[in-house]
Amino acid sequence: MPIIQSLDRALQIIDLFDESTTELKITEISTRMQLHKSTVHSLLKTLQLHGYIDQNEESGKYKLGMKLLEKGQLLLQGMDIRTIARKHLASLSALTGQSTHLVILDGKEGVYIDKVEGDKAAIRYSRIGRRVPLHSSAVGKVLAAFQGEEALTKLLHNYNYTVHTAATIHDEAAFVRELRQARAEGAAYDHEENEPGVRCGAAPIYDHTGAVIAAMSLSTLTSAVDESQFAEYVVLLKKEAAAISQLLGYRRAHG
Amino acid sequence: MPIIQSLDRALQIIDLFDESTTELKITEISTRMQLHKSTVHSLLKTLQLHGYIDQNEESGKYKLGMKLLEKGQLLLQGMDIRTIARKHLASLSALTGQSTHLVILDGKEGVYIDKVEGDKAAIRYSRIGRRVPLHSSAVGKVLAAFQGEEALTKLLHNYNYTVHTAATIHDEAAFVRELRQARAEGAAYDHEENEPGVRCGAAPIYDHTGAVIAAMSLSTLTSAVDESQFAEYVVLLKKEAAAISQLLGYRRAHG
DNA sequence: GTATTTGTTTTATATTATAAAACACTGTTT
DNA sequence: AAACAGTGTTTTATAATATAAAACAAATAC
Repeated sequence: MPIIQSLDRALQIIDLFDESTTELKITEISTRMQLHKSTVHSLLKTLQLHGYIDQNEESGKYKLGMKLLEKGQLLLQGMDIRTIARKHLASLSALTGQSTHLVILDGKEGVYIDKVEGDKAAIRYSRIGRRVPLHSSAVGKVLAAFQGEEALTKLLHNYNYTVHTAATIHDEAAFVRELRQARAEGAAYDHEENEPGVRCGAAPIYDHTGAVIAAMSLSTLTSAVDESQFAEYVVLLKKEAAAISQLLGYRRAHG
Repeated sequence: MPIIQSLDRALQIIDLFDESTTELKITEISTRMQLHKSTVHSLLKTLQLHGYIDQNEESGKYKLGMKLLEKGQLLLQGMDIRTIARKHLASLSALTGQSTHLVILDGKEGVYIDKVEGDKAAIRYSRIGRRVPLHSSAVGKVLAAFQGEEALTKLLHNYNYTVHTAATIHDEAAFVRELRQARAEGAAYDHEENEPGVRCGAAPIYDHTGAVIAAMSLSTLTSAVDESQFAEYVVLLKKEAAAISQLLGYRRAHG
């Protein structure tokens, strides 16, 4: 596959701007790219022509242009959570070797809408489309925990606490306590509450309005992953979930 | 200024993808660009390498990549409304020849935070930083109209309806009626209510949470712009305001 | 079963990107 | 005040590189 050098370099230059505020001098770009500044200049001017780069009129410094924002928003419109989340599920699975899942709320249950299997994962059955109880799964707890009060009240009304394992939470008081914990921590867990030998962690995914629209989870065999490693995995999980939320337009500040 | 042909072409290719055309065949790209498909192929592969283009594994069709979304969201974080709105104010002024303004709410008044003068505009005094009453300006009406009920009640409590011209609305009943109208239409007007001879239109700007955070306006001399032309200007105004909202992450659907 | 799609790879040519050097300008240091 | 060290920009020769023709593989259509 033939790579176009000039285009490749131009896109590398864009990557140098790692924050929205970063402004770069042409000389700094040329040294960091190991290119002569006249070369960089031509590339920048072409990028600028299309709006991918802007120039600060006074200082002459260069920064990212609005075209990226426009195209990004355009892209966001026609996409669903699954498309956006996919690569993050994949990278979390690659990092941990465990299976990851994407789950949304439907009625009083969760529904698996995507999954990526890890190569170390022993459990291999397709979960996509399958339903999962809220009270006995990490994803379910997350989805329930971040509903509004009214919606949660409705959910809990006549809720059926089916027991799956010895550890399954089977009363409202304990479930509500679990949800409070999930909200506080920004994550929920399932310690062999749904299936014997299986431990999961889940984190919320927020959309641009600040609502939790999905949960992302990581499943492990309790026997295969020890406490400290599981804790590390959860850190990664939360990081990936946050990345997805950010892509969906979520920003922490909400009034 | 030397333009890099390959880069320029690559960016043109990205522009081929818009709301209606999300996926394109390589042959279609080559015909529309009037380039040989091998050339297009090289460009696409380089773009793909950086994540600006994705390929549908099955169909082989190409589409925009997630990198645009990432960069776009990155850009959005560190920016304020003014930066984002600037070019839209400018283009509206260019199209109409009239002056445009960007106004935010501060207490019980509006504050001009940006403006672009039109070349046909006769009124030439800087309004940036200046304050404007809510009841006698188009922007003020918009800002008031799209507040929540509580906030609006607070605003109206002990509000001082200063009279500026013969047309100035000076009682709460009439003002509330005006606000209802503004909400219904998605725009508000000022028919010489603030200054004799000056007529303005204003439209709301929404942020990603669905809240109205600013108003954009267009000012005309009643004597210079007739009814039908003014109506056309308002259409453009609403379009530009909507574009800014979209850049801020606003999408119509809100529950 | 042939023909026409699709996307991809290869290869020769000359167009085009490249980088050196000169330029214009600003601000700083002597 | 004058030389200097910074900017970003323009010009120019060279040769490296993008280009497009043609051949390829593989799927779909007729």
